[in-house]
Amino acid sequence: MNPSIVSHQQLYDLLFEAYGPQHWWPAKTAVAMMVGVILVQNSTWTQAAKVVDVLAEHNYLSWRRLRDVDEQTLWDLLRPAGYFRVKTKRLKAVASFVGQYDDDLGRLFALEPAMLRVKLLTVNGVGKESADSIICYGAKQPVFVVDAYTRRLFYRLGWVGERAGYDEIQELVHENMAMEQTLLGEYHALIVSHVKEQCKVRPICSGCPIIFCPRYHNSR
DNA sequence: ACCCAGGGTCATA
DNA sequence: TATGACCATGGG
Repeated sequence: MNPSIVSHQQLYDLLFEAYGPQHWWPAKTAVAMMVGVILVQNSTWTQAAKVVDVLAEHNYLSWRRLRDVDEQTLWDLLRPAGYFRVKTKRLKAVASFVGQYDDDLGRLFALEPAMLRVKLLTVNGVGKESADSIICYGAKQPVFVVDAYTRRLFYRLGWVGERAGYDEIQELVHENMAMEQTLLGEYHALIVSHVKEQCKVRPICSGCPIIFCPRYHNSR
């Protein structure tokens, strides 16, 4: 519990002053971004990024090529990111979905955000976090992405309960910040950077209690 | 030899 | 609606 940080905007300002812009999503193209969303699931970004690079080298950052390649070939390329059989199927499901829009992400991203979310959630392997990541960082629409790091930090701040649901946390942010894509996207990126790495190295301000943000689901 | 990582699905109650 | 098993590799 940190009595000195009261609002989302205040937390955002502290994080931004401490770390600066995070330049998310760390992918060169929209296709690489969406492939990365699947690969990073319950894995690390370093492993996911390696696999994205390997896929790029083999020209598999192409929806048509992802649809056409046989699964066992993808297995070997995805192996380092973990869950390689599952993620192979998910990549193919996403490629098949985008195929409904003639592989034109411009068309897909032109959908209204609420409609885009509903459609993305029908794709095997795309849950709320993945859908919102695609909407925010791919389609550049204002949506706040909730993940495990967000939960941890908000819980440590006393802003949400231990068992708070995804939508509850998302609404908390949406109702208390300006609905701007750059702001919401940067906020999430800053939270990830802070909880994952930076909070272990240094506090975000002098005397600021948010130094460590340990996991909690096995504690207490 | 553990524990964990930028989740999601499916079967069950 | 909510819980639990399952998916798999690499790094600490």
